[in-house]
Amino acid sequence: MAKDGKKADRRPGGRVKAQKSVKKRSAEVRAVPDGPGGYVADDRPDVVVVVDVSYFAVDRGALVVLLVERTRQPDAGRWAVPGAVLEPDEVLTDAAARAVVARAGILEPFTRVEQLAVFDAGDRDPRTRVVSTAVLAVTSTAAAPAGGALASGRWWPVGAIGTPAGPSLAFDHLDIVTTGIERLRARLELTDFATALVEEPFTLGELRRAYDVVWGVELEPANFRRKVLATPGFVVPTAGKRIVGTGRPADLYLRGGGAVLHPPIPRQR
Amino acid sequence: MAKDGKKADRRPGGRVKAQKSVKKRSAEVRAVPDGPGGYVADDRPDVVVVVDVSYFAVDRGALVVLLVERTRQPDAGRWAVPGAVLEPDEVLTDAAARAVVARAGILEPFTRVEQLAVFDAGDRDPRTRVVSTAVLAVTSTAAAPAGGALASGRWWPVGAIGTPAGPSLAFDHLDIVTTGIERLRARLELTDFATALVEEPFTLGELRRAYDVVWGVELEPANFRRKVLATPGFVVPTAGKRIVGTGRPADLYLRGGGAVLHPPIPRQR
DNA sequence: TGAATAGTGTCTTTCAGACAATATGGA
DNA sequence: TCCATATTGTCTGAAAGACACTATTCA
Repeated sequence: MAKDGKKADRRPGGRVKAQKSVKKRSAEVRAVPDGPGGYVADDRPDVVVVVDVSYFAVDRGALVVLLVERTRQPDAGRWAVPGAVLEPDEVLTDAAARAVVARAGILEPFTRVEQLAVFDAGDRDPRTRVVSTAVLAVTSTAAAPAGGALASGRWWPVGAIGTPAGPSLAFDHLDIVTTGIERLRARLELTDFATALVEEPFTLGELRRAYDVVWGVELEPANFRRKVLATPGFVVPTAGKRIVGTGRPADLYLRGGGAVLHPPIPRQR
Repeated sequence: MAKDGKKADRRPGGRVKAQKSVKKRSAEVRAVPDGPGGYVADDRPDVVVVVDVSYFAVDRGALVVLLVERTRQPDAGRWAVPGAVLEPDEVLTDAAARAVVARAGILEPFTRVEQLAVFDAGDRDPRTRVVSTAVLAVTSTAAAPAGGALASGRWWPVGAIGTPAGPSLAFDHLDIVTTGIERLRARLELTDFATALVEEPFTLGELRRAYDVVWGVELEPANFRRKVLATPGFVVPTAGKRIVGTGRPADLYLRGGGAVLHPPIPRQR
């Protein structure tokens, strides 16, 4: 069903270039941009689309988020999530990856990425109208940013945000980070998102500690194990075992194909 | 979600790239739009932001979606969800309301509206790069579109989509509608979204039938009642009663302030 | 009176949560 | 040996689901 729809909209239509003398049409006509002259360059509203990345990892027992220190006005000295203006020939996830590499110096790709929310307040950037399509991304390795002029990225513990020792966030990026954290917590409840936070192969103890860090709880190991193993497609067992420090060696697993948790892993009641 | 992954694989062809303005800077500089000259008119990528509305109601026992017949190319004769180009001075929900009024002739406001997803495939509109920020909206009254030249809207049963008697959808709007339906189903599970589908005051039978229609199931009246009344903030009791046809008069309720269902109303197992 | 819907009571199954018990490594 | 972690076993309480039963109206 969805396949047909996508196929249907792939047509080799030629774009009609604009030769409008009038700079802008009325809002009413704008609402019906069907004509041959629709969407032409001189007729576009002044809206800029950027992609902002709410990028998380687990590092030494803490949930961390990738922020970039701003060096120019406005909001110089404050910290922002990596962002980039969307190019006409790229999709959101590509722009998100580009933003993380170019602005924060992070070279590793996301383990997982998905849409987060659109931030559309009219005054969120003082320069012009900027609509931000934020994405939620996670990695299994909170790698240090590579060197270079643009490598001003840093992983901040989310617990430090809002404290005197923590970063001061630019624009509405505190909102973006907060929304990302809450979505991340919800995704752990309903999907196998947590597997993207640990390196393969992983033990169920490592996976459980990812839940502990993101949710700020301590899940019961026995019940967690039963729940994960009872969910088809959550993890794939391997033959290996690993000795972390002390204690009995743990079985090693790989990420499953992508599971929907039915019923979910419960959080709070 | 998985949707994003699929979309990321679809690279736009060279057609879009060939339309780039010669005035544009490199992607690397674009990634750091901090300078005083950032976001100026001559430096903006050719990306148009539209708002598309996945707008649902329950009408005579069926879930219906509001579609508009296209009268111009491309995709003339096919049906699309109401959409509008985002104006620089409005937020998404305002543009969504404007689209429904101007394009479909629907005058009643949404009972509830929230963000749905961003559709960002590079070739989703043959004319130019269009990024669609889709919203999910519902109403309690599937009112007939008002007359007028622009009132080409029609409520289609979602069950008719994909059948010979149903509408053929333009662009990737089948994807937008499908995503909206699935999100609506999920929202009924976790929130009090269903109360927005019924007119106040309502009986628990009417509320339950909204679940039945959206989910395509028949919930057990006794268990449903217990569940709803046990969830704080879901519905507010009133003193009134109503006799629908035959049968015992039912208590009337109003919408609660907006509840998060913990635990949710279960769907499928 | 019978049909239809609303509302109450209760039983069974399932599952989360707690916790005891065992397994297996390192210090 | 003790200690720490993994893994298995078992019990309990809460909630979903099924269904019998009562209540109240209209035809």
